[in-house]
Amino acid sequence: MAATERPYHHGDLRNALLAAAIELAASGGPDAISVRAAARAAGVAPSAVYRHFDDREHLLAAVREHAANRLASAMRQGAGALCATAKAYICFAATEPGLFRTVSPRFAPGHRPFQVVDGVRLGPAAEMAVWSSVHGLAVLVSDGPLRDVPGAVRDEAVERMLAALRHSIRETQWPVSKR
Amino acid sequence: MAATERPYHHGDLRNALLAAAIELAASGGPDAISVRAAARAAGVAPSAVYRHFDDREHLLAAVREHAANRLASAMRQGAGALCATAKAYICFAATEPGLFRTVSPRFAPGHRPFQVVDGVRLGPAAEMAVWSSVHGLAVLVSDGPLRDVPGAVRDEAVERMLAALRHSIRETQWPVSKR
DNA sequence: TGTACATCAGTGAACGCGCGTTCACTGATGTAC
DNA sequence: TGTACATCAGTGAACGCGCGTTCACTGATGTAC
Repeated sequence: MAATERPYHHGDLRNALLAAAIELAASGGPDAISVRAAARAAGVAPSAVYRHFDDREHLLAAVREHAANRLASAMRQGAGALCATAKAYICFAATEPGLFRTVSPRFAPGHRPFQVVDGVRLGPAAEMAVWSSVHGLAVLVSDGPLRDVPGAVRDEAVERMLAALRHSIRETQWPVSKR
Repeated sequence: MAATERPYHHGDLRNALLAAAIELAASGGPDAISVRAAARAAGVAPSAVYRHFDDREHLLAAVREHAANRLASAMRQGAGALCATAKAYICFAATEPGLFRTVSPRFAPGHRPFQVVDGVRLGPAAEMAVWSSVHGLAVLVSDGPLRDVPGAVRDEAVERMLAALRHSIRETQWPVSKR
């Protein structure tokens, strides 16, 4: 059988649909994911999608999971070092804004990327401060008003911001507030 | 004429539509703004909208402007003090997540809420670090995974984060990178 | 090894939805004489 | 003060669009005998 004239059975449609949906999210964010567009991209009838995903929401969830894995694995390269991990986070946001927008408002519950930093388990306020700082920079450079800031300024900002936080955390222990 | 049986001419339809659109954005974010929904809420035919707004995009822009003004005026109460301004920013995001999501990815070009802090004009990297930190916290508590963090922890995080940045900025001047 | 048949993974037509936008229209208002 | 008429701000029907989802169907595959 000639492999070029697509057979009736796709063989790997689930993955093809997922790849198509990831592509859609990458270029247009989560709202760009649609059952019909994914089917179109995979060269298949819209109804075929329902053999592999319950509904649009499940397709979206699969994309979100993929994006979360990509981000997590990039951060893992940083091996727990704050600066490297943070830069990986920001780099992902800058180079994959669509995927970042897909995953970031819906991180899995319990997902805590900066719970342990430089080998130290942070207190809640410190953890929050670190995550916020990094996340804010990621958002502003990927989606937002700092899209066009020169790379040098961005790097300068990351490094100084993290240095300030690290210094402050080491100095004062950032105790949990009992207020 | 009885004021209760709505007359043919609305009288203040532009404002009514804008208010309706603001309401839509407040409860569902920017994507919830639609010409038809705004018209419906104002009790008017969809086509009437076009007497007052060129198209959906202009309606959205008007909402964005309103939200930007609300945010700016809240921040102005802080009178240039970093902590108060930052808290106003975060408070707006937490109490009006829909409006915050409407305005934040599309701040007017040149909008720089943290250019001057505590009476000092910041360098680009310092400005970016401050904005990022505050914005990140705002996003994470309004949209994101830190939605349910207790208020005390949130406040603790803001204050310590800002203290760390302020200290670092004062100590080292945060020069512009020439790298 | 060959054949009947169950199962699987697609098709394609159709449904109802809400949307943005256009268009010819009409009721109300206000202005000029 | 009264009336003709231009202008304004609405109506309502219609257009085409893409969407999610369902349904009866059919072609391909693989398994049991």
